[in-house]
Amino acid sequence: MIPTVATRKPRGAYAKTAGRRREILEAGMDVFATNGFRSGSIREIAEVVGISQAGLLHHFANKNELLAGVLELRDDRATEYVDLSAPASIDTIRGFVRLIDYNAHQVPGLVELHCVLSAEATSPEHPAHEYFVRRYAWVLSFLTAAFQAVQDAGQLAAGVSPGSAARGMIAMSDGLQVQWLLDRDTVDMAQEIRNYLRPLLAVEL
Amino acid sequence: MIPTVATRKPRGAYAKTAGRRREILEAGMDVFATNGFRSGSIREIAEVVGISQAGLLHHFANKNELLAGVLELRDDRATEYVDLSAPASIDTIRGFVRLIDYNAHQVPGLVELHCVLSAEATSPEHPAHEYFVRRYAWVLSFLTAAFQAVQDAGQLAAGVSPGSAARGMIAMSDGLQVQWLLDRDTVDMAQEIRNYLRPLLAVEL
DNA sequence: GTCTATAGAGGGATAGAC
DNA sequence: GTCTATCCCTCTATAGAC
Repeated sequence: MIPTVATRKPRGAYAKTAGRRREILEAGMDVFATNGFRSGSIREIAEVVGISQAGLLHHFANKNELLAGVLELRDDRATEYVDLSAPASIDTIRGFVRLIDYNAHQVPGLVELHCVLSAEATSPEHPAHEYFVRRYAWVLSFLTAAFQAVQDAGQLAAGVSPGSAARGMIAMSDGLQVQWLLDRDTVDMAQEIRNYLRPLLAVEL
Repeated sequence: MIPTVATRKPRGAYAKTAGRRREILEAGMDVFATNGFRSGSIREIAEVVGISQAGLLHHFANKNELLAGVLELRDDRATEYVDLSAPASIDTIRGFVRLIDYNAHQVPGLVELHCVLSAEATSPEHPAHEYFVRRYAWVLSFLTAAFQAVQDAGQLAAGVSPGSAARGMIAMSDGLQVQWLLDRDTVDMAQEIRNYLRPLLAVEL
């Protein structure tokens, strides 16, 4: 979701390599989602892909670089689904709710990955710490702008601050992920988010 | 917070051992809070306590048992602060908010521990998985009863379901922990929780 | 109760053959 | 691009001395 300065290699000349890289990143997402970054091993990722551990390290210099690749891929995925260039409005918030629903039903591994990595990356020494600090700041400002627009349109409930509504919506999303991962049949993340938003908005979602 | 069936050893006869166990559990809380259970090592915990790793394993048969002890200690801590026998009411919710504030300012390590462990324990194979499933179910029913009492007293906003309010409050608490751990100076967890509750309640907190 | 020593598994990274 | 082999590290757990 954060615009990153990706140093992409030319696609045409290294088609096979690009495909392998992609396979490795997909496997990395799965393994890190289940075991976290620190406990997830590149050996296991290599096994999923079907190559040796040394073979994997031909594509990524080390484990940290692989993590960076996984986070970048994750951002690409989210960006495909959300229109970042559209003006901030109630539709931004609607899009966010749709994204949550989409993630839960179509790419649950992404939810797992975010939940586990964001938690372990709260430690300042974690290689993804800075990434998550920047990412949360960015999403917060993105959503705050949306709630600000809603307020400007006279559709935000009295006494609600756009910044607090944005922070609350992010917290609600993250927190619901834990409960959903613990009990996927009972928890409906998108519905709970709508329940959160209803008292804050003067319009229906 | 969950009432557990603790098998305590008699205190008088093994005073020194009980003290050591306690030291180990405190150190374990810190190390698991920073590195998680899977990456946190009993070696490091032993180092913090100032004994050898084999010395530590005299007090806990293995790493899983140490984790169980840490979780039990954590529950004891929380239970000291919340009155579980009081009838469910708006005061239950007030107590919960106070607990959040207390944790953030007095025992930040506990917040870290919960955040990291609950995330990695979403994996069904994690040794604390069942613990967290039970714990969340318990807290949910506890808080739902409180919101139900609030509704019975005519103090819950129209259209709000007690169960959804309870689940939302838990999610909000968990999610705010991530943001707070990433940026402790900017985020005020208790205040944001109050912001969440304000539109749901007909009374002031 | 605590130690040293060690077994045995698994981790990341590198060297060098093909 | 991928492999095998290897180095060196860290980890949990156990055995046995004190």
